[in-house]
Amino acid sequence: MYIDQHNGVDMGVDLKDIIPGEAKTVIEDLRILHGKIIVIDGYNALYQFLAAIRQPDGTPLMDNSGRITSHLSGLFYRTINIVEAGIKPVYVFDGKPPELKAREIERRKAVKEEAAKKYEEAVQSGDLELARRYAMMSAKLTEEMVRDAKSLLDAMGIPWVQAPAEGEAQAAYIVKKGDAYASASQDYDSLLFGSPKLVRNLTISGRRKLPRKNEYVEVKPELIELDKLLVQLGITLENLIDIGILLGTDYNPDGFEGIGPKKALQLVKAYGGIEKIPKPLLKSPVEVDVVAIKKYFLQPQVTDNYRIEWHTPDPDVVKRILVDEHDFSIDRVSTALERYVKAFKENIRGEQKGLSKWFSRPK
DNA sequence: CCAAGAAA
DNA sequence: TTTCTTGGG
Repeated sequence: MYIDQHNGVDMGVDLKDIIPGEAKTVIEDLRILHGKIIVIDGYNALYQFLAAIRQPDGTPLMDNSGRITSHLSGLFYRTINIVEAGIKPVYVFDGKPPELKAREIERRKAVKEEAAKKYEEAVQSGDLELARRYAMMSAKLTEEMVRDAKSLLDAMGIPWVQAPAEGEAQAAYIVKKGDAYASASQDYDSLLFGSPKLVRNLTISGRRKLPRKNEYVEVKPELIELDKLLVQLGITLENLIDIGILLGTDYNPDGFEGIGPKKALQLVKAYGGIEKIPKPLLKSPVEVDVVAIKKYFLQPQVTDNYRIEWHTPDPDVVKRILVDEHDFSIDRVSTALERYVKAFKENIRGEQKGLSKWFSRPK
């Protein structure tokens, strides 16, 4: 478990430092994924938009009634870009979190409440930069925001799947079944749930501001392949789950004392499994049910009750939601919709009918 | 984060 | 054309 340097919020299991370069491919041009179905972690995406799309003082985008709209702006424009690149997106949304996560949810709630206080203080003292950081940290995704997002996707003709529990688990399941090419999230959790492929940084404009400094770094999308990862490290998926648990997951956020990426890999390889590691080597401030956590990663709650189908976008409904209900600019939305409808016809509807994109239209 | 207009 | 800055809601 770690605190993300960018938005200051917890991000699940941190496998960053144990993923070998051989298992990662930088995606220089998103069109490399042309024609591929990608299952996007909806909560992860919405949360990022909510945290990032803000004014310098931390104020999010809002409609005339004061309702937050940052998540809708991000979802709308990014989905258009993804479809323009020829990718077929499906979103998956979290359901009821598993009982194992209860502690972590409480912890996050406390962190957000603390951040909300500090945000007020920073606003009082006039420290804009600090205010923005705390605003990002205290960002909360409400049920209404998720409902709005789902309605927008419906209007855009983009399918979404309601997971019974963890969205990352459902995404992994869909990819494993072969109903999608890869999962997409900033978190690594779907790998522990067995997703064969994970895309991170699924964006077009790849400039990201560095936390403290006034600098930007180029962030390109990357593909992580589970089989290559396991072969390169010489471990099994169960071993990888063990490593995740040693480092800390949503179900044991603190991990174990004094164990980082290197030691975790070494211990798991030396003993063959987390349950075989001598207890004295695993020091933790709280009791951790390693067996239950491991079992959850191996057999999470998922469902077959989903349909991945794209429907013709309804520009009028999109406008009703964005312009009429949430005060988006009609000009911007119309321009974007024109791009979208065109890209949708070329990249999604065309291929769905089984026609080669080279022969399906004149010129 | 993304779009759009300005600046380079 | 590409890169940077600002505003979006």
